[in-house]
Amino acid sequence: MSPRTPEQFEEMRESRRKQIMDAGLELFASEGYGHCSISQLASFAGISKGLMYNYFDSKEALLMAIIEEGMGEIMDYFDPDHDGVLTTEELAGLVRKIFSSIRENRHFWILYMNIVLQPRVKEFLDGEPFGSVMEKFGPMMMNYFTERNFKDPALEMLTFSALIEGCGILMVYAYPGMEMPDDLLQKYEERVIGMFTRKPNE
Amino acid sequence: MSPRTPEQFEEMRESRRKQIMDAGLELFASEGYGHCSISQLASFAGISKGLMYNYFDSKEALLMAIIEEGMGEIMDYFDPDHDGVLTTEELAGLVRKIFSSIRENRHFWILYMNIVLQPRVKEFLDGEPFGSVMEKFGPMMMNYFTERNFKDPALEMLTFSALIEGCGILMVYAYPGMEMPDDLLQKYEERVIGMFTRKPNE
Amino acid sequence: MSPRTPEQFEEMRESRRKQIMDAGLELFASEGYGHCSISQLASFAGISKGLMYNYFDSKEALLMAIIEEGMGEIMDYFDPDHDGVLTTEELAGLVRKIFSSIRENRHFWILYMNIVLQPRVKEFLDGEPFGSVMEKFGPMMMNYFTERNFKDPALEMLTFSALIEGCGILMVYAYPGMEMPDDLLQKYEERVIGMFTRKPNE
Amino acid sequence: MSPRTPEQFEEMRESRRKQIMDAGLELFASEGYGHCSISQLASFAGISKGLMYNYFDSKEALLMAIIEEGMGEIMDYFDPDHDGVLTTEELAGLVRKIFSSIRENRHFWILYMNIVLQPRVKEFLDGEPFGSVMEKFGPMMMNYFTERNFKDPALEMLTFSALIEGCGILMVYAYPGMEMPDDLLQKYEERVIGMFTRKPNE
DNA sequence: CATGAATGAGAATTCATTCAT
DNA sequence: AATGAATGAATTCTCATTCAT
Repeated sequence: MSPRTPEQFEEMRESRRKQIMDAGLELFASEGYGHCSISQLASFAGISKGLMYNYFDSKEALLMAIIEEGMGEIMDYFDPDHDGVLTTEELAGLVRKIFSSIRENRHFWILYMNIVLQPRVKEFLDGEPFGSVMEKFGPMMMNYFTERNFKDPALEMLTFSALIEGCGILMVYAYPGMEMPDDLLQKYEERVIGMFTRKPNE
Repeated sequence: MSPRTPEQFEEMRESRRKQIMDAGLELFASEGYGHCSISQLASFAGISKGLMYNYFDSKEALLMAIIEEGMGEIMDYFDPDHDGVLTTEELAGLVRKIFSSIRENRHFWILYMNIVLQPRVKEFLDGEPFGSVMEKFGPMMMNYFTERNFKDPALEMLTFSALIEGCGILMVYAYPGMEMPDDLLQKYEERVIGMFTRKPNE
Repeated sequence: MSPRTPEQFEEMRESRRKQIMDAGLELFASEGYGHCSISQLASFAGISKGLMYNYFDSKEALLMAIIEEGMGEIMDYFDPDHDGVLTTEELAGLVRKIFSSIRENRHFWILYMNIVLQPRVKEFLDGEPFGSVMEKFGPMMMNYFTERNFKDPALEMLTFSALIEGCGILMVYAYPGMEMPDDLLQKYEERVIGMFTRKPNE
Repeated sequence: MSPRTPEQFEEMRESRRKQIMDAGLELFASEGYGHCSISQLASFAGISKGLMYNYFDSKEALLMAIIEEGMGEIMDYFDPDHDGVLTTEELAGLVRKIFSSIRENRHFWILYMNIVLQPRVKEFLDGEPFGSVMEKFGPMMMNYFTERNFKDPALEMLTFSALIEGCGILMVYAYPGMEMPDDLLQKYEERVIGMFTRKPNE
């Protein structure tokens, strides 16, 4: 009989995995993925160099796992009830969700903004499951704006997206004089919601 | 052979320098700064590895030079007549300038978006000369919105900045269904200008 | 639970040991000793990594144990009655034994051929008990050929050895068009025996 | 103008390449491929660790290059005039060539015998160009023995091959009392030639 | 006895940078 | 100015071995 049960091992692994991912998130976000060595990561996470490879195939695999976890939560909000139709409430919910996520997981967003454009990561995000979610989201938004008589749905969609992404960037790299206190962010959030919510055909 | 004049030398150096920077811009933007080796860069630029060091102190110095050149042009538009006051026309001009730059120098913007958030580069950009320009720009904008009776100048400034930065990111990393034809971009530009231009105290 | 008797324990240990050695033999032979990790071996043997170290001091010790076991049987045939004299029947028996061993333990011979030449293993094989057996075998063969009026005993011995070793290699690494069906091998065996068996002083 | 011409560079590269391969051959043969690190190799070759990678893609690529070079010479002798027919003189020449190669390039043969059986190397040798040469050789030999009325061509071919390969192994790993002075080897060579050369249909 | 998480020394490999020519 | 061979520190990754349970 093994003195530790398989369940115990599984638990250990899960918590270690989380510990490594948390450390990776914080370190990659603050130092930049490219500037962090596995040595640094290991000592920051309080583990040995080799152990990371017990949990992730490579440094890049760790990064992807971090991104995957961070995106997962958000992705659910892009079509909450999976009916392929976006309601006014769902849009507002999405915006609120994104902003609360930005506020609460600043590290993740820094990391996300830092690396999302890098070739390998983009490829990863364009693949399953994120890519397929985003593919459905475009038409859903177009539909949303069309039904509500917005004059130029494509323009609304671009504006909406830019307001979200742009704020993400500014959270991360606020230029001098451009700090973002919580109440300002709150007002920004409401403004964005206000700009794009109408009842259908209103 | 007639010996070359100092002016000819200077010209040659300048054109070589430009050749290297152009290659660096394209390569860094498409492959990612961290994934490009000097070897790659040299062969892409059609020069020897050693020659790069004749023109730039290091790989990072080359990156900074590329960023500096790309930003320089824009920076001039942040306070065109250097009087510390932003007029309605200047704001519109700034927006147009930024968007035309995005359209025309897509490579630069990819690179810019890719690396602007990385710790070392941010430090660089916060220094001279960009930092000092941006330091003046914040107050100028606050002033601009205040004078024109915008209810919440800080919110306007955030919205304005987000619309610019967000569009930049979307140009570079359009998610599926989010392509950006030129006429759409044109309308977006006009919308942004329309949102923030009023006569003072109007 | 009834406590196990020491004999039962011994039996269990012995069967585990064999299980590990069998797995090692097959895996080392097919993948190459250097390319197999203990992890692979453990999972192939259906045991945990740690358990191997309960039975063998190291990966190399396991290899040596495998070789030792494989050689042991053959070694007995190099001087069956331990009288230091090789009879015609004993030589024929030796050849038959070697060939039947090659046929039956192809894995072992692959492994043997793969590693016998590697410095560390050679050293091991030159030590006890194999080295001392082989040291006696050389003079015994010289004697054998001399007594039977072979013109050049050293040449016979070389030829004999080469025919054995060479066939071993060809069994393992038959080059294209050089396959070895059982009946061919049978004839080869008889030919080798025929070439070197004569009555003494005949 | 480059102060070193491309030809000079090419020369330098060629001689360095040879230097590295020579060092690799000697070291791999004496220590075993698996036991040699690139560090060891570099210091043995008198170069820096990194330089090897300027000439070979990997440690394995170096090994393959060494094998390829060593085999190349011999391969030419397997069908000297490329007419697909083996004459008596050609067979004798092949044997002499192989034995002189064994005598002169003992390092290579040690290495060859050491690694030829390892999965990756076997794969390599089964590929172009060696595999295709060997594929032609089998039928050529069968033909050779058939035309000369050897009773069992396949058996002759096996015997012939075993005598060659077996001697190769014994050269490399002579067991105690089985040393191989040059004159013995000479006689062995003649014996092998004698066993297999007859005029056609004789 | 048995497990597999954890270690860490050491391996292969990369690549910015230098330098002789 | 120009070349590319050469360097070596740093990096990623492997894996035999240990050990708490």
